[in-house]
Amino acid sequence: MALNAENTTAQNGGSVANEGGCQRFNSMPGNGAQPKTNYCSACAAHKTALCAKLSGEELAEFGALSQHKTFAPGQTLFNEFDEARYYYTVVSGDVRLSRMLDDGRRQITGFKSKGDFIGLGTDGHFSSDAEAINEVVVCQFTVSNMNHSLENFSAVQGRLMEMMQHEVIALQDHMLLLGRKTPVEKIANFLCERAKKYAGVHPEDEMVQEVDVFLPMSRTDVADFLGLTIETVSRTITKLRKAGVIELETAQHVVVKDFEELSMIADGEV
Amino acid sequence: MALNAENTTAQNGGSVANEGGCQRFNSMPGNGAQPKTNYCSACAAHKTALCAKLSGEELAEFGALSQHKTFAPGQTLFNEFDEARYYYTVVSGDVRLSRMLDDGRRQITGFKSKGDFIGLGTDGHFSSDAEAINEVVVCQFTVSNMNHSLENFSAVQGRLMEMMQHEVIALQDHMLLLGRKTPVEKIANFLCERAKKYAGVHPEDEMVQEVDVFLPMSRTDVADFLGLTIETVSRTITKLRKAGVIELETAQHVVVKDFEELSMIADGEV
DNA sequence: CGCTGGATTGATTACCTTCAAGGTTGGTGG
DNA sequence: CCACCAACCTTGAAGGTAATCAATCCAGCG
Repeated sequence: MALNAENTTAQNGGSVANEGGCQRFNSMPGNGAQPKTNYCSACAAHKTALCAKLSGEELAEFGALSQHKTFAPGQTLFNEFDEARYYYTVVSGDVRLSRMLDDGRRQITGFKSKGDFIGLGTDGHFSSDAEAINEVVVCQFTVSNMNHSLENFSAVQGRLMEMMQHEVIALQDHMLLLGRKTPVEKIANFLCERAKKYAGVHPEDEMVQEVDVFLPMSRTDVADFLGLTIETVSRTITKLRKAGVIELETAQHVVVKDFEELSMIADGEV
Repeated sequence: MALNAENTTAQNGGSVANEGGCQRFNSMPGNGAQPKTNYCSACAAHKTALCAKLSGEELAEFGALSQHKTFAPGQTLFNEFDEARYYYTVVSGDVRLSRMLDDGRRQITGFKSKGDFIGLGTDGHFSSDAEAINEVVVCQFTVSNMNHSLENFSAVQGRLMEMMQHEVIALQDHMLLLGRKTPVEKIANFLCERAKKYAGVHPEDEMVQEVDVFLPMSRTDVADFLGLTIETVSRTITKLRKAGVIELETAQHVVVKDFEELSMIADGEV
């Protein structure tokens, strides 16, 4: 597959990050290729992304090798076994990574959002499916550009190493959850993690009580993430609700009434 | 903790790998520190280890920064949350990595053996417990030596990256197993993986029929690896035995009678 | 307003866990 | 050589829990 340059109207001109040639991809699924609209340093994902430790000229050079791209809800970024041509950093939106058995059973291996890197467990070919849950913007680099950056920017390489370590730890955590936790513990854990990651809850904070947690994914996704059925997910959420630990604003909007309690349940310290 | 030089009788003199000062560690659990007995290139683990891509002087230099150490069956290499001072390559024997809940529930996140690296999901502190299943010899490096090698030997760094990628893929595979596979599929999968890794079975081989699989770990370990109870493990093995897919020479020695069939079961293609 | 997809709730079943009892193996010592 | 013991594995019976099957509810939308 070749990269083919194409003219589009720039959404925002004069960006340093776009110097060095802003190529477009056209023949891909999710073909909403678009120039980056501002400096990488202003990118919503930058602070925690692969490029987090880069700044100034290095960041500009790195940015010139990448480009933003949009995927519609439900759209596929790539499938398992596809040859890995690109890696991605999520700029906005939510992506689910999953793996399937022939008969349709599915395990979601992770949800990726702003700042997260996609392409870690990749050895020439992708090891999972990747789909956009809602509208997703990613920052995309070709594998060769990625390798170039790894060789030339030790800060990128260092950050990648960090991210892989955290990924391994997260996967181990999730193995413990899948193999040994009860449905309540699984749901509680899931909500806690979301609260910590997206609602800025820090466990050491005293008096953390009421937290809004938004779930962009469907109950089916939650079930396939936690190794449960959709019915069990629903029933378990109801159980937590009736216990007063959470409330449901809508199905996707959970209000955690007692984070401390939820956290205890999540860790099996009932 | 300081590295303290100490005299011991060399088991084998004149090794290039021992040049540059063969320091000993003394005050650690599993204190059977010992000089490496031969060139790294002759090490049983070398071909697939972190140092696989090194040779000649580089290998010698790398080897000088490491040393072998022996652990008795059941002995702890380290515990979760311990400050990570060392990384390890398994030279011989089997190590289990596990994670526990407060009430004793345990999930084994992996079995490590010859050539495997221990310390991947480590961010300053270890993310799991590590225990020797049988007598284990490891090649141990301090974190700082490891970092030194990563900076100076791109071959080491490249190999580490490969190993992390494979680790992530293996963990994802195992998540699918834990979350979505039935007990029979789990056991079949486990035996297949063992056959492929330790009995040299390559799936593409035609006529692979009878394979010896040795299980150094207990049924409890298998259960905690697969997210089952020990009884279910036992019953499921019995089921496969009665179906003629495997035979039991002893509890630890399984003879796979029909690898093809076992493999199908493992993948849910019943 | 009715339709549709997703979420919840209900009833039943199957399977795995739990609790409990044998069986086997390997090591020790008389 | 055999008895004894401990650890581990296997097998059995009973019970509980989550899966399955099925119906209802709800929100968004044409």
